[in-house]
Amino acid sequence: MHAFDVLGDPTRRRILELLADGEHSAGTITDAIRNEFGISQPAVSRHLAVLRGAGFVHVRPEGARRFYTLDLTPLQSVDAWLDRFRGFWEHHLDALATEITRGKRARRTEL
Amino acid sequence: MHAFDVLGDPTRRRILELLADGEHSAGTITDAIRNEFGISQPAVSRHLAVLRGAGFVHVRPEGARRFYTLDLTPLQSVDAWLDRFRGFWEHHLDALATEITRGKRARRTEL
DNA sequence: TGCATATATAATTCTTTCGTTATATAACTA
DNA sequence: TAGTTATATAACGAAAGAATTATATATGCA
Repeated sequence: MHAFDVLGDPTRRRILELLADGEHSAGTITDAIRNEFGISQPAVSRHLAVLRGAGFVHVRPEGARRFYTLDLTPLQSVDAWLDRFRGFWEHHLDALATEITRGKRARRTEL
Repeated sequence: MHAFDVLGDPTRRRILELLADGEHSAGTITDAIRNEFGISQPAVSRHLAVLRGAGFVHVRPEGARRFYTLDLTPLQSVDAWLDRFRGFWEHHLDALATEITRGKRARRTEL
């Protein structure tokens, strides 16, 4: 499943947001998501499975618990895809940022 | 339809890439996409309708033609959502080095 | 006027995705 | 060992997405 497809689901985006402030157990995530979205434990578990399958998270088992952490790689891929458009809205930045932007664009066109 | 859902489809991502180098008619886009993805004219037209509906593009009619251009707003929303994670891979770098890093990543990342 | 071109919409079908309930698996605990 | 907790998987139904063919709506032109 492509990174953008994974991010298409609001539940999964919310899980990633939760993980942005550090490691959480499946149970903690499940409680939070059940609370906000009103879906079942298996539904949350499937979303976690999708995130695992697409490499968005790592799991660390500890006894019966599974602790989830972010893996930033797919998010960085998404960010990299956006690079080609970012130039269009960075025009209004201050002089230094503009120089940097110009440099970045130049490097990109070296390809 | 949420911006991320729109971007979940590779055909639509490709259309946006095509529009990144400027305005194109529906016909030009259709030819390019048909060529790369082997789908029909109505299929491309529906993708354009989705992009329109989600605000990713603007249309300028000229006679029987429709000329499409990018509207960056939804892409900026996506970029803004990523901001909360970007800190994790830019945290240890100063602004300039970060830009350079992003440029390098863009060059070696295939999406 | 009448046909061709450019593009969009309709109807339909197929596939995928997401949810549900029920159940399996593994690890704690009394 | 038996019961409880933590999490995942199975089976299935409903809804959404994307493709197709056929057709509609303009516009352009001989």
